[in-house]
Order: sequence, then structure tokens, then C-alpha cells
Amino acid sequence: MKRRPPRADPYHQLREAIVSGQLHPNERLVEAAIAERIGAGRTAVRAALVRLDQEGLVQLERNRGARVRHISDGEAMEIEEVRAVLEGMLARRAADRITADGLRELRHVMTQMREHVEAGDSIGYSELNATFHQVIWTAAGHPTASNLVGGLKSQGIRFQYQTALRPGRAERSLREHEAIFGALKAHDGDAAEAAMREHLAEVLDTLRWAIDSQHRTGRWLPG
Amino acid sequence: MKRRPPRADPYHQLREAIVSGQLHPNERLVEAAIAERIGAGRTAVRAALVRLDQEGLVQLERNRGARVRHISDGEAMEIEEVRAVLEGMLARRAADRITADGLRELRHVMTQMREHVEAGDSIGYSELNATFHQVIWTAAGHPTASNLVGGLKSQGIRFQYQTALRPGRAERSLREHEAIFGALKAHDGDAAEAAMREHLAEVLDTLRWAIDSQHRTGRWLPG
DNA sequence: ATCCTCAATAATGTCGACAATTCGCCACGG
DNA sequence: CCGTGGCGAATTGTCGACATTATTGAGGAT
Repeated sequence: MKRRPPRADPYHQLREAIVSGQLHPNERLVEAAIAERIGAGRTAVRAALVRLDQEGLVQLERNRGARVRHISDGEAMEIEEVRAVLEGMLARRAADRITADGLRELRHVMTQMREHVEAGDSIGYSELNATFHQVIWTAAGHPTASNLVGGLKSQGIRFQYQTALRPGRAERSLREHEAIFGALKAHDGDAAEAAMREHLAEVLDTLRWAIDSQHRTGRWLPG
Repeated sequence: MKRRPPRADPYHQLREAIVSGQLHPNERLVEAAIAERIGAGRTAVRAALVRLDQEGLVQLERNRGARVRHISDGEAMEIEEVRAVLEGMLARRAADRITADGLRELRHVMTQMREHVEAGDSIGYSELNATFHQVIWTAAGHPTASNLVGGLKSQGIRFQYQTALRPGRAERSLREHEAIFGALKAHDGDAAEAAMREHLAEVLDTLRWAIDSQHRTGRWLPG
């Protein structure tokens, strides 16, 4: 009866469950339960929790176990601010270094994005969005900065606040991405950084809207 | 000043040993040996190594153990670039938010820095330097960014490359810090960010010099 | 001399057991 | 009614033992 998925890296599995929202903020993570759930030993789960704690996705208190870290409204905005600064820098570098292949890949992602927007598929769009940015990170050739932004909990934020629900956001976002693409294609570093900053300023604004929205519709937990 | 209670925590002890250069890049870290050395169990050491791996200070290879991660020349420069961007942002925020107490503390640190420079104590100066920047991070009130820059391996870089050995660097650094202080005192965000960026650009330049210097004096390990 | 095999060694990865700690619950007393 | 103190279950922290995996070195064949 023990159905055990044999190959399961607890770290990646837990991480995915957290950023995708399957595990809710402040939810308790009991080692034994997780071990059973994903078919791994308690040792491996423990190691994964330590990593996630260091990464900031999980809060680890001595003798008290682990919880999914709750990201406050303020912290969510802080994260987006940092992301704006770092991605701005990456966009600038990418403008200088992006290859024809990179541009082709970006173009491909963007056509897909357009399709998903027209189909009203905001989830698929969100994933493509992530891909778009990742392509830019790769083109920038700056592993240190890429790892930092990649490690940011910004994916979880999108889920926690449902920023995609803002009316008209997708279309606008699409235009912003087109602007970024244009600057990269022209190898114009200044323009690329500016476009990226503007894009992420819009994201930050949408985040503010989502926070307000949550407050208006009534929440019990303070930010 | 932080009073450090005798810290038996393997994580902090290892971290300190690495950034201070007591453990050399690529040096192997054998769990049992470390456990013996600092009087802890292998379990605790293991957890510490996982954290340090996630942090980037240690390289952990499956079934092959842990090594002190070697920071290549290119990566060292990448780290300083990221630091410049983030600390620039923090300086801007700090200019708006710094209190009279914060300014007083900065002034105090600076007078000490002057004394150490005149006494030719570059090690003490380096520590004060770190303090100076930390005060600014605190004043900025931006935990997310502060934790990121704090987690950067930039402390270790100073040791690895001996950037303080460059002739005249200390005096120049002192003047740069004074410029930053002036901007903060005037609550001028633009000026603060600019001064901080300029300062860190100089640091980056010194780093380039140190790398060149190492290459000229002959090294066997490629960057 | 060089390459290959294979045992010996050393270190890591994993598991189970047990001690230590926290937390919920309930009886008790003011 | 409310605070208080102490069981008891649940959970984490730690240790030792053992399996697994890399590495080293000697010896032999070509």
C-alpha cells in the first residue's frame, strides 16, 4: 500500500508547493508528515527545510518547527523594488550582449504571450512572463544577479496577491514587454533599463492595487 | 557594538572562518573533522554546510562532500556590481529616512575611521568600513535589500584580494565616505545614491587593480 | 612505462531510536 | 470566572550505526 514516488527531491517539491500556493502562508510544516507525503526520509526533508529557511521561503524556529513564511504587504513591495533594481541592471547588460538566438527566443515567447492574452489564459500568460524574464537574465550573462532575482520570492507574490486579476493588466503588460524587446533588439542599454524599470514600476503599482483590493474586500489577517 | 556571546553554533563559526580567510578557497570541509574541531555533532555541522551552500559560501557536491567555494575574478566583480546597485538604492532611501541618531552614529564611525587611517591600521579600518555601511542599511529601513547585500560574499572578497593594500586607497576611501555622509546629512537622495555608486565604482576599480596585481605577481590557479 | 582491475580506505547519505522541548488540555484553587 | 500549574501527546533535535559511494594505491598484464 505504500505508494512511494521514488525520485522526489524534497527541496524542489516543497519549493514548488509553496510558490504555487498549495501550501498556505503560516501553514505548519511537520517533518514526519512531509516525509510520508512525498516519500522521503525525515533527514532529507530536514535538509530541505534548512535550505528553504535560508532562502526565506520558510520560517524555522528552534524546537518549534517550520512554517511557510508569510510575506507581508510591505515585504512584498520591498521584494518588487529590489527586483526592479536588479532586473534593470540585467536588462541593460542584456542589451549589449544578447545574440540573434536570444532575440529569436524572446520573439517566440512574445507571440505565445499574445495568444494567451487573447485567449484570456492569465495563468499560462504568467508562466510565459516568467520565461520572458529568464531569457533576459540568461542573455545578460550575470549569474550572480540572476541567482539573486531568481531566489526572490516574487513568484509566490503573484499567486498570493493575484495581481493578474486587475482589469486590463495583461494587455498593458504585453505592451511593456514589447517595449523591452524593442530596446534589446536595438542594443540600447539605457532604453532597456528604462523600459524594464517602467514595467516593474507598473507591476509594483498593480501590487499596491491588489493589496488595497484585499483590504477593501475584508481580510482578517493584518498585513 | 555587537557583543558576541560565545557562539558554539557551527554555522556562524564556519561562516566566520571562511570570510576571514582561515579556511582557504577549495579547501575540503570534512564533516567529522569539523565536528571534532568545534565540538559539535556531525548533524549540526551538516545543517550548517547546507545553509552555507545555499548562501554560496560553500560548494556541496553529492557524495563528494563540501569545499570552500572559490570565488573567481569574474564573480568577484559581479558581486561588487550587484552591491553597487543595491547599496545605491539603500543610500537613496536612507537619505530620506535617516534620523539624528543615525547621523550621530555615522559621524562617530567616521571619526574612528580617520584615526585608524592615520594610524595605518587597515584591518581596523576595514571593519569600521563594514560598520559604516551597515548603519546606512539600517537607516534605509529595507530589510529585504539589506539581507541580500549582507548575504553577498563581499566580505570574503576583501580578504581574498587584499584590496586594502592599494597605495593611497584608505585616504581616498575616507573622502568618499565623507561625501556619502554629507549627502545623507542633507537628506538628498539623488546625491546619496550617486556618492554611494561612485564609492563602489572606486571599490570595483581597486578590485580590478588587485586582480591584475595578482596576475602580475604570478599565480598558478586561473581565475 | 602505461593502463587496467580491484581491493582497501575514507567520507558521505540515510535510517531508526531516543532525549528534549513545546503545546494543548484539564483539573484545581482563588 | 479567570489565572495557574502540571500531566501527556506531538514534534523536533541529536546521536550512533550502517549502507552507499568516491578515491586511492598496489599489483599485474600488455
